[in-house]
Amino acid sequence: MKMNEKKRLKYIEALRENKLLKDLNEEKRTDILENLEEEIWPKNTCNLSITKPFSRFHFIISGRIKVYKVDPSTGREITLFILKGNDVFDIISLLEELDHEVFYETLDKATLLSTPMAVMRKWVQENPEINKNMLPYLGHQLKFMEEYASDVTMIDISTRLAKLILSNINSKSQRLELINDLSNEELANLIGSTRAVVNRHLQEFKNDGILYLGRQKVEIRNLELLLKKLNSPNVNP
Amino acid sequence: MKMNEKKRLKYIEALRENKLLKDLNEEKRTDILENLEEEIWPKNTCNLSITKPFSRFHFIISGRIKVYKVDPSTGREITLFILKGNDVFDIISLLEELDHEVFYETLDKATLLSTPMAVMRKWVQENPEINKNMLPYLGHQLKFMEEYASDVTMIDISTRLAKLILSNINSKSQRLELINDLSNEELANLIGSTRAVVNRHLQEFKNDGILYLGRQKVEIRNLELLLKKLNSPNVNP
DNA sequence: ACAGTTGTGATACGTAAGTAGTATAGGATC
DNA sequence: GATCCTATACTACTTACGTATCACAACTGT
Repeated sequence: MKMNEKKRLKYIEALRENKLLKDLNEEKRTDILENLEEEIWPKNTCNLSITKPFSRFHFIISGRIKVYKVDPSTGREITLFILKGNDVFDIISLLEELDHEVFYETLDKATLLSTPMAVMRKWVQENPEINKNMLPYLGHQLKFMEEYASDVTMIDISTRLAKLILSNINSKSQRLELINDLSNEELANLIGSTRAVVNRHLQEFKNDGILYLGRQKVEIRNLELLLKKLNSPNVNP
Repeated sequence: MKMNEKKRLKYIEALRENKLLKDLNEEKRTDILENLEEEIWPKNTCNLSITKPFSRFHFIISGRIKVYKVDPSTGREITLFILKGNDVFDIISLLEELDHEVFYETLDKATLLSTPMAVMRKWVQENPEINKNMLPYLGHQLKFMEEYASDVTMIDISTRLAKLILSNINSKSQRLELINDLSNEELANLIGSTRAVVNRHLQEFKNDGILYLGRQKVEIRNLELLLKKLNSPNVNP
């Protein structure tokens, strides 16, 4: 990759924390960076060409990218993951020749480094450290999806919404992060529901004094009451 | 493991096809077998002691084992996977110290070979082939769960039931397998629903001439009509 | 043959969630 | 500040699903 020294340093530093590359030695990582190409994706775009959607492997430097599926008949979307800095995609396409029928779309302007799948496969073969890091990475995703599936089948939307919010609170700042500036629509996609229904429950939370709602803004007003929503699903007069 | 020669041969042969061990050389596999312990689990039992549920890693030789979650408040179950011969569990417990809060229960009498987690971890470290096989294994599970989650949120139960049946047809024999002898209850758990609702749709399929229903038996009568259920979800007079 | 258990078939009912439609408010652009 | 656009707020309607319940059939074990 041709770039100025400042950028190079920035990316080297970023890759040092990357979930797959973190255990490589500095030299290997620098080698790898040489063969990565910078990609800047604007906000709210899907930048994977339809013809060869997964021909490149991506390392996320900054910005959020949602991974989602669409039901072609209804147009409904379900967001599987929100990827952010230090994440990568797509591991499944990396593993199998099978295509992974999911979509990717930026929630922010995003910076990525990418390389052809074949090159990434070679790196994985040559560097067992990468392989080793993939397992816990996939394991976490699997566990997350297992809980996702069981939540969707077993618990109501009010509770799922409360869970979603609670699981995105930064333990230090006690404030909502990652999903605090999403539209009702995006929040709905995250818990497998629809905009109108999520809004219904958000209003309920607001009236209970649990949340402050703004335009693409959610803030927590009363954490204790929010926690109670987890235990008593349907106790709303 | 102490056993007679006949059993040893049987297990060696089984492990040769195991999804994690298949790429090892014969000698390594024999070494491993020496340190495996035979476990026979009766039908419909959960044989993991509550105190140390995931302290051992298991290779399945024969029999089906369902992996499921339970909602403690309602008692509802959701079956995540049905594991069978050549499968293993639990990879997630193997990877992380975190516990994987799922349950395991046999659907048949099952034969397993097991070893302490720590031993399995050592084998994985020593044999990169095992590590390499874990990735596609986890990848498949992840993909399966992604589709599971999106199906549950987007499509109705009639269609999900049709999908479940269709995806378990043996392409050679054209007959239903793996799930053909399950109760309505177990079928419901597989698509995230309840016995009564699944029965309602099974009856509908039966009346349409699509299925033959017996006690813990489902057979396909008309494959074409079943396929139509995928496309036209709600066209039932 | 008996009792006991488990699985199925079928009805009736309540409800959370999806859908549609409209009105209002907040930001952006010019 | 006028216009446009998007996000939110709120109401009204529909329905598939879940729950409860009962009757009966099929299998199990003694």
